[in-house]
Amino acid sequence: MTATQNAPRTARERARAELTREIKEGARRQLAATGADGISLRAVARELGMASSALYRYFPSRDDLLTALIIDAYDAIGEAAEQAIAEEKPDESWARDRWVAACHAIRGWALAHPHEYALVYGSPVPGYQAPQQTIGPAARGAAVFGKIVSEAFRAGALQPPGICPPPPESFTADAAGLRESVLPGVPDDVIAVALATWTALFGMISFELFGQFENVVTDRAAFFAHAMACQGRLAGLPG
Amino acid sequence: MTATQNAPRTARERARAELTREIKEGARRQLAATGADGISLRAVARELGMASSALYRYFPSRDDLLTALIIDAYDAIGEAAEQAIAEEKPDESWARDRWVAACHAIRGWALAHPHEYALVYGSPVPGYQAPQQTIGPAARGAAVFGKIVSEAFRAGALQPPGICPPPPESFTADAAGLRESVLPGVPDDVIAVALATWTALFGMISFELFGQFENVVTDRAAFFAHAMACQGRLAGLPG
DNA sequence: TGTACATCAGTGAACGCGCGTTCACTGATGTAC
DNA sequence: TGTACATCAGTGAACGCGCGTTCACTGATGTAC
Repeated sequence: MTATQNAPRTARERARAELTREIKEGARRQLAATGADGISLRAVARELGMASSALYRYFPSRDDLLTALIIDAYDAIGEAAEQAIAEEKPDESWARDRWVAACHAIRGWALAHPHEYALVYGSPVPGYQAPQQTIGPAARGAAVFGKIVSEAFRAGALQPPGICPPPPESFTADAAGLRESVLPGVPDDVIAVALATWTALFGMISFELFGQFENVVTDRAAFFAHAMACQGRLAGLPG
Repeated sequence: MTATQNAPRTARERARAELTREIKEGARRQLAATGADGISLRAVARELGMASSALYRYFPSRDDLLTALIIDAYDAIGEAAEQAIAEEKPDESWARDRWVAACHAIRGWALAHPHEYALVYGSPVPGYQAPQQTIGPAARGAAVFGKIVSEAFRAGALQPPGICPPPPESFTADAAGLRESVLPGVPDDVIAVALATWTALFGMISFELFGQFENVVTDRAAFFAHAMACQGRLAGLPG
């Protein structure tokens, strides 16, 4: 058990890690060019100058390669959000600033990687069943948002406008689950609104990315900022 | 120019209209089974018991068939929303009821036709460029929402909670466009929030349909109702 | 340090499949006189 | 009402393409003694 436990040691292991990365990069290029359905092992192999059968030494099937891309995408989104809130310093508009920063970080990543975004937040890939592995990374971004809300709540800084009706009774158990995983100490009604706000964030990004703002919204960054400010207020984030 | 102007008259015309419909139905079944990329002219032809080349008498290419499906889907969503608000009668919670009814109608249609919903509001089909024809039907649902908001505004019934910052200056021209097409007489700030609310509706439906509420929300209908009530209040809809 | 063996990476041919689209054709339906 | 011609629907074979996956193989890398 040394510090380099997970680092590849032998030449073989190093080459394997590098090729695994290159295969995923090739697949991501395919994804960007032709969408998830267009990702072809043969094309990736061609790009890498190797036999298509060689890829089976790295990914047992096309679906496993897709799974790897999905996990990477979730991870990248989560990391972007984490970095965005790490930069902010506590002051009176702390919570709102963090929320806005996280929103812009996620939108920025999505605009830079539209097909990878679509892979995780767009229509499910037909015939592909997301395995359990993808659940953890999927929660990483949500954890950032949960941190913003729960820390604001614990600091007594949350100012919900009180325009929402109470959440349905059937939400109680779900709220308990969310409280345990990403929103520690936060009451049900705040959790319900927070989840709606979180959902609205991706609704906005998807609308923009999937073309629904075509001929409707010109300055999408500014409109996004405005809409997210509204949603943040709805969730009670001060600032 | 008789009343039956658009109705098929000759046997040939009637057969053509019927087969066109059957081809689209077959394609919709394909869509439901394997997603947009899985729609294959050959498979549709097989299902209909005809030669694949025969379909070219009805649709000049696979993309034109896709376009027809997209137009039908937009139309169906718009019609569902229109019917939902037609049933409501004016009273003190008129606007809120209409909004909630329209939301549920659209969600209901989406749940019943998930792949058709994904075709229009999910990730764009790679390599497919939506032609101009799809713009009109796309606005049909938005027109319903616009009607709800603008009629409420003109009746002086809109009660915005005043928690949103003013919309960005760059939104002025977009607001003017929306005012002319779907939100007559409504001021910029109301339009901005209304558009964000409209976007949140589809964000919620997409999250549910695309699996983001898996292991998170159990009673999705109830949560949806709650979230849409919040969003309606944010837009100032009374009730 | 050297040798013998085991493990692994990568090859190239093959299997079986489905796809969109074109084209020359046959036969049915519609129309003008 | 009947005939001659034009229009259209549908056929089936073909073109050229790409795909995921398997398999027996060669040669390189790693390891135990």
